[in-house]
Amino acid sequence: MPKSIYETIYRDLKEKIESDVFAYQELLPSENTLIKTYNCSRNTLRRAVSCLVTDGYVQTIQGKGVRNIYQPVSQTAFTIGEIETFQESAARNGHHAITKVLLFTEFSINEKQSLYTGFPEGTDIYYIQRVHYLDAIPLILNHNYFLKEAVPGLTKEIAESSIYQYLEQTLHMTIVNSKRVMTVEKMTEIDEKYLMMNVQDYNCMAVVSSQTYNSNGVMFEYTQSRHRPDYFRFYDNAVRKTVL
Amino acid sequence: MPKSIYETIYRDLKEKIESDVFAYQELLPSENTLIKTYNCSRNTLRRAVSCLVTDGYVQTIQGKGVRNIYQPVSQTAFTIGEIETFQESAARNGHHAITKVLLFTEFSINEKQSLYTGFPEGTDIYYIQRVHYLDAIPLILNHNYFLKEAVPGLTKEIAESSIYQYLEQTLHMTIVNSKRVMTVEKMTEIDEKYLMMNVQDYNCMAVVSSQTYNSNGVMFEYTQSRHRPDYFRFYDNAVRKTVL
DNA sequence: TTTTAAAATTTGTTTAAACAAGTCGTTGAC
DNA sequence: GTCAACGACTTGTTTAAACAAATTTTAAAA
Repeated sequence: MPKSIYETIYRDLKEKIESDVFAYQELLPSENTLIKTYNCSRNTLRRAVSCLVTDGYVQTIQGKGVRNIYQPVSQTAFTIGEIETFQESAARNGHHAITKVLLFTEFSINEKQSLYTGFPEGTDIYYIQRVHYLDAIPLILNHNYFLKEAVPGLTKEIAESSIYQYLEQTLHMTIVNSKRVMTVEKMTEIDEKYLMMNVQDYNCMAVVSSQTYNSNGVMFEYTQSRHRPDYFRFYDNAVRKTVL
Repeated sequence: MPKSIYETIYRDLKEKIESDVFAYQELLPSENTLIKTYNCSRNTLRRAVSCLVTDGYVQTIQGKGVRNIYQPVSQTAFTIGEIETFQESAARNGHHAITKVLLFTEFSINEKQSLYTGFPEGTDIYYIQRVHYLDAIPLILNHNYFLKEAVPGLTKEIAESSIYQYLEQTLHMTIVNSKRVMTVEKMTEIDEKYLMMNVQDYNCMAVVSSQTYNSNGVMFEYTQSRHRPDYFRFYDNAVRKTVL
């Protein structure tokens, strides 16, 4: 349920763009026209449009208008781009997702772990290893580090379904921000074992390391996601800043 | 030279955050305080802050304030994130960059190429193969497809230095938007030959495919960048949208 | 017809104001 | 002492208005 006007307009325009109401490379109606259409102020409309710019859906050209540059992408298997759960992504792409918990334990962060997780030494953590299956194919091996005090009552059963659903719906925690680093790493024995990559002749994994913050500005999760390379896609849209 | 007020404020705050004027996890001065500091309107200040949010530098918390969540990253070798040229990135990370042109030719896009480049069939193109060296180590193998009519007068000599510098400073073209897809692909013979990856035991490459638009909304470039996996890092900051 | 200049239209920036909503400390009632 | 209510302070949303800058259209002049 969109609570704000600009968000409602943003979604409506986005839907129109995706459903080809505006053709690729075509100019959208002008601000003045859209203001009348949505019966809103100029600022509110411009805010909605600027969200579309961030998404890479349109491009504004001063003096000319707003150009539609959206082109649908072929959704081959698992694609990431925004913050979304494995279940959300699977549902969006029309697939069936299953999660298996390999390990559910807890410990305190040591010096070495502190360096790559970003948690201070001595922090109490839930450590979880999980495999995500998409349509019965093991795709992702996840190493989750959850801040214990921020995620009270986490159990193996919850980890089997969806941790984020538990965080948001039961603990009413809002996830806001996620810093991610994408790298390519050598395949490990654990990767091979659980993702059955031995039959393939890849010897690398696509690795996404992320630090996630909740609405209080607390980093409550560090996760390393190790993806089967042949099913991995990472989308991004960058807007160039004027250099100095 | 920043031309707008919000951009000036944005850069000043960013610099202050990077130089530890505000501590990690600390709240920045409130809007009202910063308005007086910069002698600007609330909207202008909020615009500057929202840029910092997009960068993952701060997080706003309604009713509380703006929290600094910036943590410096270890700049190991070549890292990408924004739209910037190889030269810019190298300079930013304090390295010496060299580019070697392997192939400079032109042709028309055929049906197969149209599918992955996004250029319409029959489009006239400059096709360039280049190797980027960082401190004498070959890191990136680039396949550039430039729209011929948008990049008149492109020569092999320009490709040796910096094509983007030519575009921006000579042709006065402004680069605005870049859609990118990150994947992991099998190493090819060309990769091995020019990046000397045979001595390593990786058999994959980090591949970034990008479509770049200029300020007229014209897609003028498709590029496939094939990165040595051991030197590749891709940074991203995602802000979660409220789910429906 | 071509060129030039002005006007209209478009997006970009900035200010001001009002109200909403969330957080926190204080005050008062119990 | 405990709890609730209030007020102060914080960020979030929306509207309105004015001017700037870039592009297109129109009209006039050559």
